[in-house]
Amino acid sequence: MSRQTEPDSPETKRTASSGSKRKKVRPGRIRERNRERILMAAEKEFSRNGFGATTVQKIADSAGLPKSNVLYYFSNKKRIYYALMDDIMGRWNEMFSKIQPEDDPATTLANFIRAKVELSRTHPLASRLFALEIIQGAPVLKDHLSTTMREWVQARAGVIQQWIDAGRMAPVDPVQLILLIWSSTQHYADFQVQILAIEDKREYTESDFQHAADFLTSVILRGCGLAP
Amino acid sequence: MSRQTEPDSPETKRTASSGSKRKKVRPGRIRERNRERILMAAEKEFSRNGFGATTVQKIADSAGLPKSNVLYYFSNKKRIYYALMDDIMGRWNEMFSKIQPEDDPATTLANFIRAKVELSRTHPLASRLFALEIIQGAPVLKDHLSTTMREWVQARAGVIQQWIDAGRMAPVDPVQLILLIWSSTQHYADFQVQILAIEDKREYTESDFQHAADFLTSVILRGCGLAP
DNA sequence: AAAAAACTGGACTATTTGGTCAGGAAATTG
DNA sequence: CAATTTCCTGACCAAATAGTCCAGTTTTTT
Repeated sequence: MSRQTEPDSPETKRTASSGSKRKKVRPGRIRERNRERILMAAEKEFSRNGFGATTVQKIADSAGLPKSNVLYYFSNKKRIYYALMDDIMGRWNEMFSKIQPEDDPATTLANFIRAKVELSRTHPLASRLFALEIIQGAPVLKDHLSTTMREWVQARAGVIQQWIDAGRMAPVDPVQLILLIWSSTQHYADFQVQILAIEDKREYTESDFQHAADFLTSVILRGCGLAP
Repeated sequence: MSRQTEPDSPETKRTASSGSKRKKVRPGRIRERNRERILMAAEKEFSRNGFGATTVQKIADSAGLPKSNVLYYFSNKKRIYYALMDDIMGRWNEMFSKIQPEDDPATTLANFIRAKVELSRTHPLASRLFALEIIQGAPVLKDHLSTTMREWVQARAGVIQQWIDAGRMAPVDPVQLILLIWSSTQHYADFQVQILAIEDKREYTESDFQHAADFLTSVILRGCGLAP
């Protein structure tokens, strides 16, 4: 019966910050700290092994807490996963500012590319976890994709289209352009091992990201007719 | 003890085509057909759930064979996984032809992009399975990445560098360029759900791939100074 | 047609796993 | 301080899983 291998939809999750039912909950620094520990540990384990292959015990070990304690904070494995997805989507949502038709195309796109590369650098685990979720059919995020994220992309695509109509950049499919930036930047986090192996390195350096961002900016901007 | 969640290295795998020890093995159509069935089923299951969360039983069901039969062909779950990886890498290896300094940069890159998009279209499961493996740290393929694939990329990068030196295209980092093409094309298979959700579609059509390939070719070629 | 080899499938097992629970420790409150 | 609420945990369990075993069946070879 409880044979699900992928989490199903998040019904009654509670992000703790919005502790609804409880009476007087003053967060309590220990509580908050443990919750954070668990989530960090879970991000690590889930992103390394995927949801199905990650055991609660491993998360607990990695967080330095007994398993029962983990299950005290999050009533079951899925809830941990949902909480993580929530965090990730929230972070991304607030990361990229709105764009306006008046903005300069080149600057705006360049900023976007840099911000996204930066995100791959600072949050590689989250990036990989997101990728795993999507590749496996987005059992949890499917809804989010077709609402929030869809609107996010369409809004930006609209502005890009206006730039094109005004002759301020080459006529390229705006949605495709966003996807291109998305994929090429995400790649640095997700396929890290492959890139390191190909470049014969042990780990990324600061300048690798700089270099990557420069490369992407230059090629994509030129590709959009935004540079000589 | 047998607590591995990720497969470890393939020691004594046998690709069946090179049945080494057996005496007189005339493949036998049933044997070959079943093996193929199992691998197809496994590709489906592994790419949907990852290695750890996929059960041998599910593979068996999906292949329409009893579990014991699956384990007769492949002595354990890891062997199935290795065999799949082997197939995938083999297919990719032979897919892309060598390139020569005399070749035309624009045509060659365009062909490469098209071939890679086509691969995403015809073998989405394999693409996702590969992605899962890499994202999770390439426990099985790590070695392959730093040998075969590394050489593959470096060889191509060398030719691209020659094109640049000869002033036949803009001076962009050749390795980064290959990575860009790799990631942006692979993306169509791996993040299918995300793309479909954003574009509000149920499934890809033939022309979506055509469109994607056109877009990528135009932007990347222009980005390399290979188009007006 | 007999012998050998290849294959099939049900029954079984040792281990692992997610999750429960009852009771104890700490903190908070009156 | 005592009462009450909140927080924590070891022991436990039912379900699931990878892999074994072997008796029987089918196919191939002699």
